[in-house]
Amino acid sequence: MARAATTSDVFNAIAEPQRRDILVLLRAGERPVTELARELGMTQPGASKHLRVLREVGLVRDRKAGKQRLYGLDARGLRPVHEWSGGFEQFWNESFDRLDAYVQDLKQARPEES
Amino acid sequence: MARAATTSDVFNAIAEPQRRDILVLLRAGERPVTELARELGMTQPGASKHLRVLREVGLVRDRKAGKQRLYGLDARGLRPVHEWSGGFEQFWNESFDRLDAYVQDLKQARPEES
DNA sequence: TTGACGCATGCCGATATGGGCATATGATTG
DNA sequence: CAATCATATGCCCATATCGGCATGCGTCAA
Repeated sequence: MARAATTSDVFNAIAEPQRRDILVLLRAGERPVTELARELGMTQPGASKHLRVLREVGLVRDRKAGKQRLYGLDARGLRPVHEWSGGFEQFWNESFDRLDAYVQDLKQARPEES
Repeated sequence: MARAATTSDVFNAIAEPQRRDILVLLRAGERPVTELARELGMTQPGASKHLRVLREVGLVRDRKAGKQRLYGLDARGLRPVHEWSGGFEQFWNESFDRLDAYVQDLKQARPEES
């Protein structure tokens, strides 16, 4: 083995900053590839490749519109991400205190305690 | 160029399934490396490497405890992930017959198809 | 000090990524 | 049909990843 799958996993698809940018941009509405590439400062083949990944994991949909191909957002796949990260919500509010507690314990370092 | 940075980005850190598993496991409390490896069915060096990535992006903290090294969760870094994905919440709740929220906004027309 | 234990690191191999570039494929128009 | 525009693909390169393995380093016990 070498590397885990990438193209079949939403978490991996959004690990790439440019792909996240694409998704954000698509919130404003459908766009043809060329326009996306232009607005994000990437080449057309580059945009197409990222869009392919996003399409394969179901985060975008495309439809033909004459000569063009319009890409649109399908954010449903992001829901698992939101829910997974939400599962840690209680922790990022407590993290400070808990870690502080650890540190306290450490600094005081009482073998008999804890 | 070849590949974007990975070790400096939380999105990339959690793109790896095993690392997500580690984080989930750590919600139950601190653990030494060996135990994590055992519970997740990975080798000790494998666990250490994943933990290193998680540590570098700040998702876990470690503290020495005698011969052992206990890893603990620091979920604060997951908050941006939650917020970013939350920015799409309205999209996965809306009807997806209409690809274009932009159009919806401009002319409050009802979609043609369902 | 020596030995045992716990963990981190280094090295290798296989792989797949992202970017650049050229070109193939598709669709529209004349 | 030919020419043209829009997009997708193929290919190559440089690189970073993950996994396995062996070993280094630090800590504790005897």
